[in-house]
Amino acid sequence: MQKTKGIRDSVPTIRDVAALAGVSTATVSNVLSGSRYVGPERRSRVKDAIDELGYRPNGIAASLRSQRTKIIGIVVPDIVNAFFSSLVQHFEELAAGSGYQIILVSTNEDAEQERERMFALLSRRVDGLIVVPVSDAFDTRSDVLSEGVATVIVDRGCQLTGIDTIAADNVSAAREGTRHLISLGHRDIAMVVSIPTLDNIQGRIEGYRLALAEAGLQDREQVVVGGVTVDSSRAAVVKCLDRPDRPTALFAGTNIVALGAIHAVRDLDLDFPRQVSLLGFDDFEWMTVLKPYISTIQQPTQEMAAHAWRLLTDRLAGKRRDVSRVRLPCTLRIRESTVAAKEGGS
Amino acid sequence: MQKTKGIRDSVPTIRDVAALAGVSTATVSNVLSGSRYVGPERRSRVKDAIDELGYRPNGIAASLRSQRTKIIGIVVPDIVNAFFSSLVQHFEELAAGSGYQIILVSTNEDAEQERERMFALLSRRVDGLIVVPVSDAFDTRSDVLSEGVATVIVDRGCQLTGIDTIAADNVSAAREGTRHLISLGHRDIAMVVSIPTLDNIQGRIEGYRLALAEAGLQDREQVVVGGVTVDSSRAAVVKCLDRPDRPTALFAGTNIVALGAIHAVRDLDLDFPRQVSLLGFDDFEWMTVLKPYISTIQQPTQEMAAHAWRLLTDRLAGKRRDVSRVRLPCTLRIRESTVAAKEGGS
DNA sequence: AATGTTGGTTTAATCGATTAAATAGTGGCG
DNA sequence: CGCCACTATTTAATCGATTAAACCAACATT
Repeated sequence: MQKTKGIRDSVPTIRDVAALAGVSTATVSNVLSGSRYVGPERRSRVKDAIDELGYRPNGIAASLRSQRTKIIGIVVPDIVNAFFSSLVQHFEELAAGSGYQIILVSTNEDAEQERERMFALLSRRVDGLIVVPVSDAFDTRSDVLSEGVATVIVDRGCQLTGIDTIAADNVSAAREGTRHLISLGHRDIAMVVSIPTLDNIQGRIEGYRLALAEAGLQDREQVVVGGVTVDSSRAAVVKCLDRPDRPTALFAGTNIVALGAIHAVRDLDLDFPRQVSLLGFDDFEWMTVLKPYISTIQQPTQEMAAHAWRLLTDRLAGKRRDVSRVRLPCTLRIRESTVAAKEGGS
Repeated sequence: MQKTKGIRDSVPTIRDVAALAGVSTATVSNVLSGSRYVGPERRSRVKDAIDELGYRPNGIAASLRSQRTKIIGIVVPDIVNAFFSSLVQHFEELAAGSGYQIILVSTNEDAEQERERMFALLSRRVDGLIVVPVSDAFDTRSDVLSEGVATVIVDRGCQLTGIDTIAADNVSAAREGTRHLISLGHRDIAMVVSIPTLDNIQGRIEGYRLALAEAGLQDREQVVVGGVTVDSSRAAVVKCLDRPDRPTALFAGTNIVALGAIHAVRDLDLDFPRQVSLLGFDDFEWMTVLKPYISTIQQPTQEMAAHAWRLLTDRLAGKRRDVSRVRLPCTLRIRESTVAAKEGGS
């Protein structure tokens, strides 16, 4: 069992394998893909030749001919954000499990970058796209539609028509979260959000409003815009809290905003959570080392990813023609950062 | 300026463009790539045709012919770990900036998965690889070498010969960190690590040992193995701390282990940091909301990524033939979790 | 005027697989 | 025995670009 190692003249091709095994390239291809029956004799000759040469099929050539790349493009606004990296992780796993690979692109919440990199993905002829769009405009929508690339939109942009979308049920989740704060006796609850125009954030604001209205608190509504960075959120929350009539509870619409809010509470040296309760969004490993433990709304990232993947692969397999729109329920995790409002607070 | 929209019979090819513009496909290709001069007359006819058809070059075909895919494979053990996702983010940015795309694969610290997915990348004929290997064995080393794929190893596995490597100067960093703890009066310092056989971890242990030896404390050495998860680290640290002669300081070798250590200190209800100081590794946004603020050793992720990228692109451009081995210095960030040891502690 | 040079453009080969269509081989059946 | 049906295998077209080589026209050189 001696192997031919060391420097090779060139990477072996299917012709080399065919020649060595004394068969046609078609037979080699069939052995590899299993798409047609090949007799045991030739099959084993081909396998030996493959081992001997260390042949590895050229996926590029295969893609060109078969018109399938087995690559899915994943587009997220920010890889470092644990919510997105967790999604990406699940997608990577699902992809590997079914012979796909993923090209990852990050848009940095910038529509122009989204456009450019999306075009690059289309040029690469990815079989499908999973996108967390920067905005509801989603510039390249018509392109992916006219080019017939299977696409699923995740987490945001659910007003888009003609494309499968999947997201958390933000309205119900925020409503439940706000109800929780109200049930603790809070009357002045500020909702802190990143970008209020995003579809998912709008849903969260709506849920918050619904819960306030139910309790007859609609005139106590306060929506604070924090922006996409921890620092900008921190500043916005400081400004909101640094008043005598400050809210007794904060509802952070994203994990970044929650970080900013924690900073802000510390900056003002408030007794946390006794003076200000905090309810966050998203749930991650590092959150469990924060004291007090942060109450939060947990999004079902794994289910979202799994569902999105199924939508995508079903469409690739031609199993569906209609457009799906899915909402998944979130879970309220009550921990230590949401406590009863102090008596006579307002 | 009316555009032809709606359902297309099929995606237009370079021949369609050539036919519409009344030129050859070679001319279209030259206009697109700029590799040969094309007269202004034809150039504009081609551009018009491209716009009219909404032509987007087929990257697969281009790759097959030119033998360059403009894709770099990135292999990391765990995308969700902020250290790696931060590296990935930088690579993605660098790639986009020079017309490359990245295929991301996650190995989950499993050598078998690393093998499989790496082969898949080679099949896809990526131009280059950036790898954080699971172990020093790095199974596929001979494959990438014999196949001539430009490869850079990052963060780990620097004993490998024949491949460019870039990592933090773990020995110096850990030495400096340990010195810091010693200078605070600590005599019983435990080093908590994930997997002691990993190259980078070995370096950190070595630095720790060197500093102990310098101070004549070599017989106080305690290396605790925490494993790759927060929970396993937590258990290991609890076991280490739950004794009367417990160490007065912990040096966590990775961010995961640091999380476990914080949990452990809480579990035992110790006065943190007064009874146990903690020095971490890696530095992230969420760390700044932990109280006490965690002292840590910051790795230069951005520089590592930039350097790795340069090594890779230089090799792709054929600018280097020799093998580089780079070590970058880390920064000790002293915050609140490392304080003076209590008098008469030992 | 014959020849050489240069520059713009086209022709056609090529990359390495897949796959439809053609072919050879084998056995069954009237 | 001859014809058909069926199976295993091969032949050759094809995917859509790049690019070396051929080509042609215009102009310079001797």
